[in-house]
Amino acid sequence: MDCSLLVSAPLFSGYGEKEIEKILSGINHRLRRFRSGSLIAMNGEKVNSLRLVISGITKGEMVDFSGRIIKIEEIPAPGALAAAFIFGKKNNFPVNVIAMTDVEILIIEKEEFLKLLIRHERILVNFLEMISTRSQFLSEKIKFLSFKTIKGKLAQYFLQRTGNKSSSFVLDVTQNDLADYFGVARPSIARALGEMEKDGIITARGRYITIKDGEKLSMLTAE
Amino acid sequence: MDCSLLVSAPLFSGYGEKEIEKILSGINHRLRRFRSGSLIAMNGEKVNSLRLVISGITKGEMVDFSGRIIKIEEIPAPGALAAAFIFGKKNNFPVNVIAMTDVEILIIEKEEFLKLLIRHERILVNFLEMISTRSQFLSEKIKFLSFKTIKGKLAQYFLQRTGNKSSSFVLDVTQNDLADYFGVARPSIARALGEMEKDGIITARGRYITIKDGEKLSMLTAE
DNA sequence: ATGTAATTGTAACAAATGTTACAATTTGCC
DNA sequence: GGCAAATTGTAACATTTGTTACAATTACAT
Repeated sequence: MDCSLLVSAPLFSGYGEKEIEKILSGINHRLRRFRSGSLIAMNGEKVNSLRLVISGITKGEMVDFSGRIIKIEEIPAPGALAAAFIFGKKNNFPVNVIAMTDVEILIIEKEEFLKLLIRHERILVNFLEMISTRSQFLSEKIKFLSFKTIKGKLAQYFLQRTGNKSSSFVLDVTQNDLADYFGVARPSIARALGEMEKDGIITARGRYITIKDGEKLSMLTAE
Repeated sequence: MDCSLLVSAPLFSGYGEKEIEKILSGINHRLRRFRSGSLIAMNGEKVNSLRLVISGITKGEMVDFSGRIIKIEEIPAPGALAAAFIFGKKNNFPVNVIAMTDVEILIIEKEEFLKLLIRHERILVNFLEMISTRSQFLSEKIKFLSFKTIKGKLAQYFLQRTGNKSSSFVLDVTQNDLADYFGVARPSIARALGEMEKDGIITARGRYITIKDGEKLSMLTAE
């Protein structure tokens, strides 16, 4: 098996190609190939193995109760599928996983994977970091979703960059990206920015943002 | 040290009191006591150890940019403080942790904790389950926050119980609980229920809910 | 530089939700 | 049973956000 693609996988971070080859030779694993468009895992299916995307791009799709398909997430190589579901209390895929391109998946059964974790401290730490960091990402996202007003979300977003002092910066994302991330409509972002400018809190020239009144901006994060 | 309180800790699930005692004797650890009201950990402080709440109740508080204090979460014994921050990419406490009662905290440094994980497979699996399950909980929460309408959240909530078929059930939470969980105002919950009843989708007599039209209910989860 | 696509600004109107207040009902307790 | 507290139902009105549409501006490729 070709391990050159695995050196960039977070799980094997810190190992060289030869080492990975040796490590894998010590445990059971298998490689499966999926044609573009085919089903890699089905919603509800038991998760009792680690599945690493070696090459290609996968996506998770939810089928809601009315039969509509909603794309949840894209997981390109080198990523792991449903890593939190191997050891979590719920052990079923929460989504359908579909190959968006031709895809190679490395599969290691849970028991074998445990051996790997115990034998190789570095892999253990890598895996702990992967699922912990995911958790942190989700927490962060919830923080933004919890701000009830759009101005509140924007204020939080700006203040995270600058740390409460007046300053200028350039947004590195489009209003559309922000709208998606916050779960709101794009024109609402533009309107909120406009009102914040009218209130003397910021100036916004395209993506160039200047904080004029850090105090007032902070107030918006209240509630 | 008294290990009787640890047998109910998720991390030591499956071990008896004597075993836990023996396990702990093999690694460095320490116990700290905090008076009610005192600061256990400060926002920004490095997280380089596992901290288990042995007895008492702690809370996490965020100080927002305008200086207001927001209570984030209560962690009673037997729970872990900031478990996702030991191995995650960010290694700083995201909140101030305060003792709400007199509290005992068991502290195990990261390196020692790693030894524990490697030596005792059961503890490893327990810890993986803890942080994975937390991740699942956060995902679930995001799902609800992502439904833009309150009726959508309610529909999702109901359908999760019943699985799309007409049926009756009794809510085990108050409207207030639901409102908090969804991040909306309480009267809005009541109004949404009223409108869903008016539309012939459900009947709601207090907490007794009957799904009259599973199709229409499913439709509400769209968008 | 020039044309096309992407992004941003703006407006009018609709829809959803928040806020506040209070009445009706239920629950738990004695 | 009867009381107090908690919960639920409801209404009027304010506020926020969504929706749709289009103009203005910017970014990008050729």
